[in-house]
Amino acid sequence: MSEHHASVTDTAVTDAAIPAHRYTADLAAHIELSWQARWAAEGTFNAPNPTGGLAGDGEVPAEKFYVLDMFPYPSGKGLHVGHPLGYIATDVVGRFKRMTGANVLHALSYDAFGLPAEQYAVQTGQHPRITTDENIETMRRQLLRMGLAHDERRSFATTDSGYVRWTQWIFLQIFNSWYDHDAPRPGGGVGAARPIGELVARFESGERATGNGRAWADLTAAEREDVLGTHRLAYVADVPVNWCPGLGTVLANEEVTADGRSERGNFPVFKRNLRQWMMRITAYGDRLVDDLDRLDWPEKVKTMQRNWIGRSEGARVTFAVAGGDGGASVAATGAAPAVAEIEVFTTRPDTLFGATFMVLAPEHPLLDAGVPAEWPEGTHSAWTGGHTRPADAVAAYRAQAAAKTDIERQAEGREKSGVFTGLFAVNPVNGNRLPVFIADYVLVGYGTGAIMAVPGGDQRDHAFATAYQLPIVHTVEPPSGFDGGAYTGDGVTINSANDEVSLNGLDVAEAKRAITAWLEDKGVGTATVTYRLRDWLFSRQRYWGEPFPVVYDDDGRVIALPDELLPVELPEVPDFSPRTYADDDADSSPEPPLARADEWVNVELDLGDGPKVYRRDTNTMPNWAGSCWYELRYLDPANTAAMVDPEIEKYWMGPRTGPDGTVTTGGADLYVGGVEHAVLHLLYARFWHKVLFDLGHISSVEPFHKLFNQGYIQAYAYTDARGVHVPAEEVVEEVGSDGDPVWTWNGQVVQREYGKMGKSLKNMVTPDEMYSAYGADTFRVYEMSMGPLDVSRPWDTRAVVGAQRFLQRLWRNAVDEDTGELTVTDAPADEETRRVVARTIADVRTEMSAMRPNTAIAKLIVLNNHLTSVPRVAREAIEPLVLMTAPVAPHIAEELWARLGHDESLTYHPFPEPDEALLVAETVTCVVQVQGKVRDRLEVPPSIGEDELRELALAAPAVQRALDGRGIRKVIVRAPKLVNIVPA
RNA sequence: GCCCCCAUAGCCCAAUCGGCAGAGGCAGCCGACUUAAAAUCGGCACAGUCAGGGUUCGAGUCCCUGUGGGGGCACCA
Repeated sequence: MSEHHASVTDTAVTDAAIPAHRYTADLAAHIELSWQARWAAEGTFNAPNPTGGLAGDGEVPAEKFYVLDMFPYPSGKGLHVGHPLGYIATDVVGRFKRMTGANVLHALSYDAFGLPAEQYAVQTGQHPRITTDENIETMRRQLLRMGLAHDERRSFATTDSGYVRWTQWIFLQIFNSWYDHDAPRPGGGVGAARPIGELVARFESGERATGNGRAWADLTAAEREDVLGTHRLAYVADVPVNWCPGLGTVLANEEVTADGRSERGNFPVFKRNLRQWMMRITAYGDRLVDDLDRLDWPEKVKTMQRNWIGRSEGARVTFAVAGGDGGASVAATGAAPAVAEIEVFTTRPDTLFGATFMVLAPEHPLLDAGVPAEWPEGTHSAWTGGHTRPADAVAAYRAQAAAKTDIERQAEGREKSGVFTGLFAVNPVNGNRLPVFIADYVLVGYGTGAIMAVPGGDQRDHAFATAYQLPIVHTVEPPSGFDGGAYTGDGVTINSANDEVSLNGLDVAEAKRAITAWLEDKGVGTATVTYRLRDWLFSRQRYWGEPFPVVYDDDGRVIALPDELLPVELPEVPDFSPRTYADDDADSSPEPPLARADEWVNVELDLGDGPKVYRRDTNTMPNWAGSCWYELRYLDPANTAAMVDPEIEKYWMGPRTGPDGTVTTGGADLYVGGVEHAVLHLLYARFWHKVLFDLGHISSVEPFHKLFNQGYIQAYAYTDARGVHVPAEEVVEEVGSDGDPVWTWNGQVVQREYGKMGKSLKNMVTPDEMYSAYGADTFRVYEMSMGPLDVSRPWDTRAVVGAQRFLQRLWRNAVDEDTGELTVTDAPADEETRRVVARTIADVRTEMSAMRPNTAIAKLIVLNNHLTSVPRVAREAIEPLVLMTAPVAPHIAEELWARLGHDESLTYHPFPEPDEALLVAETVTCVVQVQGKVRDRLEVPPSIGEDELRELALAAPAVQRALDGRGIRKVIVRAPKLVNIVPA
């Protein structure tokens, strides 16, 4: 029907008709490239440090602003227009801050270890370093073209050996530390990481017991290291880990989805006991929660971190185990249970009187000691699982639970299963004998792996009690109309008293306090805190990561390498892949690629005992390692003597005292990135930062003071009748006969869907396409004007022209399109223009300060449009406009600024200040309402008094008409803008 | 299942302490320029704020209930 490809000749004609000096994509490109060259040549965005190699000529400005983007991974897939959104936003903020006088630190580096490059290497045999370097180069070029004001001297990659060296150094700092819960902390508080030597000294002196019953002096070196390993903040341990055969590596808990699969690749994950590196992040659980209160972060992210750490306060309570019933002998082996007590953790000690049974996790060690030989008299048939002896029932249930993966345990939903162990525990508050069950709804890794079950107050316990016909006692009075089941809400405590203590009549909080005090007094319980957070699994069976800077001695003892042997570089290997297995091969074991580099693994060193052959660690650090401290390296990227000079860290990130006397945590002033890093990266980086703080290397308590999550740019995609994606840019939108939009591609109707932008959906738009069609400034203005930074929204290439028109109009307000001559006059602007300028300056300052570039741009457009209507644009009007446009569209602003006769870059020119006198309007429109409805408007002076305004309003004819003779009950006056008259 | 966020014009989005629903952009329509079209320029129109209830002199804004969309957590004792 219509011709789609008739535009080639049209374009030629169009080109010929365009004035020679119009702000087109070609002119924009010319301007942009020349300014980028000049910025680079002059080092315009180099931010001086207070000292060291990057120091400037004089004193550093007192006001500083450290703006930070989340570390990009240099993907080989190429950027689409969604990727730079955050980078443009930080650039705009940074440029604005420079113009308000701050020393702005802004740079970009690359998180370059990781799987994509390694997987590419596995497929092609090309070394991941080559792939990585190429990708970085491509990405750097694409981003530079956007005109980002980065200090290029501060750019690095985590794979640089100069960076790896300090990553390994920090690892050793953590390895060589322990958490002393009694150590005073700089800046207040108790509990800090301390050098492991202080702990060794306490063991040596006998001040502290080794924990294994033997004196320090009697231990071998390997035994000593075993003891220290239980205290080190980085340690090797046999731990149940998430083994992913499909990836050939273990994963951190955080990298496993709720349904037990790998977050990346979606392979099944199995629990296995393996010897791995761990980070004792749990030692920092409290501080990681508490310090959130001092951070300027989105509440949502704080909540996610709080949930992840999962601090719950409650009590540990000890229950005595009563053994079998009626003289039944204990255990098939005849041995008495090694553990004659069960310790539980509960957040609801107030419900102790409602405990009617106990549940142990299937893996609970008490069961290893044996169970009664026979079922006690009166054992309910449903409790036995059909077995004739408790030992059989327990063994069968344990085997069944062990065979299940996490997926399967959860796939069975809420169906509670378990068996009786034949054991009874004694409730310390009332002496009741409670049958002890094992059930897989109790997890071995949380709390003590054992619970007291209160079916009256816990839904899970209630479900179990119902299934196994166990008694249910309510200890909190449920509200009237309660439909049975477990009542978990607040209320008055009932059924809870013994000879010494009564909780009856107390509310839940009071009851908790009362019973905890009683338990502590009797020595059967203590108030305690537990965390959902586990220690962080820190080794991966991968090639492309930082090697561990340690070696192992013959006796298996781990030895930290001395500083001068850092960095430990990766060896060349013939094959980059770990051994992978069938997805579901749970019995397989990790075999990292480094294990095959024999010459590297077995290394002769003199570590003080003469030359000896040691064995290197064949694991590598996880991808998170490099991103745990990069914010510190930007400050002092070339330092070879320290990871960062303390004086430099103090200047850029140190705590500041606010006007109200509160001291901040310090950290980067603004950190922008996606919310997907809310838990993992942000928690790990905070942990490392705090360790470094404790050890005195840095002055800031937190790495990121203000966090901002930008939204995502998404896009429409279209599928044809077969469900195949068609090129989105070729889809035509029309309004159908029913008024709803209809989308067609090559004449056939297609369906629209909304989501990510990407090659596979055929809806990808790249920055390069935007540069060539519109120029970088237009692209930047469009991205910033689409909406608030924290909201996700659809990309619409057709709408980009609006941003281009704004810049074209700005250009035309200063430059003649035909001659290229400056058209600006030095004569004063008219009164109205001066008022619009002043108003715009005030508004733009407000919007920019609040990180709302979208509304700031709207104000700039208003001023710009106003200037198109005046006969001759005045310098005093266009100059502020150009300066204010500079943060979002820096190239065109620089060009116009230069054409206006300025030699210096406007980068450090002060942002315009409004003339306060012009901000006061001569008259204000006062709205006169009758019963909330607008009936009239009055032009009044802004200074008008309430009484005068009331009289004026009441006298207004429209008001009299609306009142229609009714009396007046009340008049609300909000001078000078509003009067509301309430009739009787 | 529990918790959090969002919903304003055909579309993207503004609206300060509760005070005239509209700043800006896209698309649309009319006009100017043009042989014509595109581009450009000038102008115009368009919703009563997801639904229902409440508080108030006055609600997009505060409260409650529901609908739709997005996100987090999910046997965590």
